[in-house]
Amino acid sequence: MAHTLPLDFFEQPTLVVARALLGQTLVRQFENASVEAEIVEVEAYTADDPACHAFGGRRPRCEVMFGPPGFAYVYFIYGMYYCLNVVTEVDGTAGAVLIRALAPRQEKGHEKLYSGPGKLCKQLQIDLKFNGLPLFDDKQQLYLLPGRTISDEEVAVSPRIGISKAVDRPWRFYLKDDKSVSRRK
DNA sequence: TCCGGGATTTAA
DNA sequence: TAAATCCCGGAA
Repeated sequence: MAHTLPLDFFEQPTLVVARALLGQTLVRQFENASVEAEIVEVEAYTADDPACHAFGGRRPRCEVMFGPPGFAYVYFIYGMYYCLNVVTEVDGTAGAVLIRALAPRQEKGHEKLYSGPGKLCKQLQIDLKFNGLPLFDDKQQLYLLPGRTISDEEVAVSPRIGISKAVDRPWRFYLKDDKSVSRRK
């Protein structure tokens, strides 16, 4: 796990990690191939956030969010999609960043397949098997590597997508004009 | 045990 | 605007 993102990176306030995840590289190792993609759209969810699964305390589904940072929180939604999150904050405090879109480094022209939290999990075959697994270990089939630095000028901020509570919090961060970013609104 | 909603996506 | 589709959590 030498060159993955360090543990310190994840053990910060969720909003800090969310912004810092833009430009980083997500790697998915398959049996005979691997996919590397740049994170281009994220959303922050915190313990005191009514829109967060962990808002109401520990429950089986969101238990991973309360654990140590740097692990994957994967949940199943709408009967057919999975969503990938990166756990943040110190052990014992809930928090996570939803990965909403990726820019594939290899497959040019296939950006649409990574545009949206449900679609990117489908494309990368990410399901509940990954829930609770570390993202700072390059021996795993899913992990994070340092990518490129993103300047504030490249970043756009907006309210989060698809939620019904705390709808006004500007906790969505994405790269302006990136092909993979899920539009809407 | 039952029921409604959900951090989505697609098509009409 | 609505359907697909099912786990989770709160209510009963």
